Amino acid sequence: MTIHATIDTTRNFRPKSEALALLIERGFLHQCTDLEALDAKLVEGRVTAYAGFDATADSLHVGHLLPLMAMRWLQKLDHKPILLIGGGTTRIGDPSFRTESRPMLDDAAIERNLRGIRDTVERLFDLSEGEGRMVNNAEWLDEFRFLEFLRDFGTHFTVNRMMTFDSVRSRLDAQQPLSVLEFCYMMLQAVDFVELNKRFDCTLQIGGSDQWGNIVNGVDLGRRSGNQLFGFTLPLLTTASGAKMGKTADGAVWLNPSRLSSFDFWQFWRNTADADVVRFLKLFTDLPLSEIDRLARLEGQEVNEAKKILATQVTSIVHGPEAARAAMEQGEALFSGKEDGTQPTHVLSADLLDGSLGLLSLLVRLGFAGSNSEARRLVQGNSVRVNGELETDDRRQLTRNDTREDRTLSIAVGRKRKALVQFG
RNA sequence: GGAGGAGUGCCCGAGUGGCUAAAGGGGGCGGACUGUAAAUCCGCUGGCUAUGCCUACGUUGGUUCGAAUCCAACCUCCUCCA
Repeated sequence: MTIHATIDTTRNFRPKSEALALLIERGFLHQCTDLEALDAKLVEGRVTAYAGFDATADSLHVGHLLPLMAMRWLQKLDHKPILLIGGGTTRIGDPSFRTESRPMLDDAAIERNLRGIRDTVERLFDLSEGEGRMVNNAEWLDEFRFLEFLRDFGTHFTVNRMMTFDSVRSRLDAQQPLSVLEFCYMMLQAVDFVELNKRFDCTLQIGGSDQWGNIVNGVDLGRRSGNQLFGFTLPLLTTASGAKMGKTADGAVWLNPSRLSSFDFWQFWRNTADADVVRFLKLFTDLPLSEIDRLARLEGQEVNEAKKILATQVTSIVHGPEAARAAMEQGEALFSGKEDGTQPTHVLSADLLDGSLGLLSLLVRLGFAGSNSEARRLVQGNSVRVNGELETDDRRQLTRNDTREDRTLSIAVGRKRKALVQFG
């Protein structure tokens, strides 16, 4: 039995529901299992929707922001979001489009990760009773007993069909091993959907484009038990230069401030390529489309205004308005030409200046270089400035004489990485 | 189960006894140009208490004055046959 998927038919589709209209307009919709029926359902009344997230790290990252924003809009339009954290499924690992198995995590690690994720989610959503919720699928997955599970759900899945999914095929075609454990992941995700439907009347699942197969499975399983479920996927986000979005030199762009500072988070968005600005404004901010249209008309240097607004808006949503403003001011100060930031970005013990503090080790300590050798190369490459002065001596030692009256010292590597160091 | 092939730095990939910290490309970083963009050009890209030392070519041993390169065993992957 196949599902009638409407893929990319959004172009000629005129949605009647406010929610779908908005999501399509802002670029959230990629594929949907049944656009018209979903539209009708959204017009009818409040719909409960969910998006699932693995608990593989103690913070979500920019890649997760897309489903989060989609859910956020739904909540704003009076629908109900459920953030499903895969505490149970994380112990298996989704094989979708991966060439290798994921590492499995133990319960303690998963528990820790859940707490970190909650920190972010709470800022983005109203999770109060009746408005939205965050649930862990371990709640039900842990309860199943094997034979019971096979009896209740195993009969609804055929290996024949499971084999046809791209996520499985790709692994098999590549002659990579696919364990039974991973193979069954899609069953679990389908069960999640049905379970959420049973418990909370959830009828819509949102996921990344790589989740299409898993989502369809859930919708199918729902139908077998007599419920019409819906799902849609989000576009795969790549930057204008073709790279997968969300990576910087230092790795993933985390949403949790403890993993990535508000300053760096703001800078990430500030550095968006021109070609991506409008798309990102639509997807990652709450700004009305009329305002985005205005920003889209900016040309040349003025585009920078749009980028600042983008950065501040996103940071405000994810880290809060105060953090966003501080990050912006800090960025403005650091890049306005004046080397001094408005506030110290690093505080170090004054004792360090008693002995000899090598410039190289300071660069490492500030995170501007991964090793002394790398720091040395930066100095030799004429990219390091101390208090605004180009420093070319890689054996340079810093002393109290190098600090200003307020016992600060500014260090810059290249044009973008700057720090104000306070010794106190 | 049998025959053959492959495992090299962040990634891809050259290298069959000293000139190899290892060609080339990608990525990344830095510089010039700019607008904290894009494009282009140039430089750098294992570590260290540094004219030297240490670590590194799947793993462990061995041959040799000297090994990524030769030998043995093991591990992993691929191709063909059964």
